[in-house]
Amino acid sequence: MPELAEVEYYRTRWNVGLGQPIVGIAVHGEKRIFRKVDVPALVSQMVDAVFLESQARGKQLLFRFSKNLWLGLHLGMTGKLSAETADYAAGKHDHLVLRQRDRSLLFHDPRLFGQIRFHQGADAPDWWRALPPPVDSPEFTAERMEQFLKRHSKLPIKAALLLQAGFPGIGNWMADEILWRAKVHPRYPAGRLAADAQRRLWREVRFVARKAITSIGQDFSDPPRGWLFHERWGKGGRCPIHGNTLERRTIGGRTSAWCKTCQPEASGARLRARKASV
DNA sequence: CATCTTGTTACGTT
DNA sequence: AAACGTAACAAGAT
Repeated sequence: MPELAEVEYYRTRWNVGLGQPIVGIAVHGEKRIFRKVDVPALVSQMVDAVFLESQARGKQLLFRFSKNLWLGLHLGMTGKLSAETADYAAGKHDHLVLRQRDRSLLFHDPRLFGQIRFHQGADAPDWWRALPPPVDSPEFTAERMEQFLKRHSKLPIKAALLLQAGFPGIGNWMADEILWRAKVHPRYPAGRLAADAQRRLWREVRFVARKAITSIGQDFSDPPRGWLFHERWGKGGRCPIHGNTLERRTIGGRTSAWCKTCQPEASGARLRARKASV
């Protein structure tokens, strides 16, 4: 599931354990989600570490512990975090279990596209500090977005929105939502957007991200009625404005859904200069 | 049984 | 060198 709002929601699932030490740990350390981790070091060091803080940035999560320990998590497609009972029996897909006196903090991921990182140091790890500015931050300016799109000018705008270096936290459904609201066709070349289309895109990136965080991110409730979100899952979804069946095609390697009327092929184009009258 | 999936990355090509 | 498209990863749902 996780795009930035779902990631934010899962981040808070572990909050109940803040301020408490880890008393034990269980891992499926041979799985690919541990490929960047020194597993024995993680297992031995984490014991007695106190869980101090959590942060989310786009789809990335960082958990800080005492003893200068940090745990980075990426949820992939199917990762989830939860807090379970202290004696919870870890199942096949529960790859990381942090035991505290009163609960177990769980990382569950059946499809194994997720990733765990382990870092020791006074400061947050380099990969974390190198992350691009969040789309809802003041640093995510229209100019910055324009520069990014220019660097990927031939890429379909849908594919560009999925690049985490430019739009951290945006995933497939959010990208479709943004394009539908901005009235831009998903296949339009990223670097050819007219100024007004680009302005709408920038605004909708921020709007969709913020709204998703206040609905899904808080309590996993659905985004407001009238969003494309509610129509894009099954076949036969309809445009909330026009009621016509949504178009569906693979763009940028993922299924895209859009409204032919809201987002015609030429949407995004610079308005043709009026021909001088004869 | 075949096909689909809300993510990323390695790899080959342009 | 950088940008781009595609296959691959793995497992569950339809």
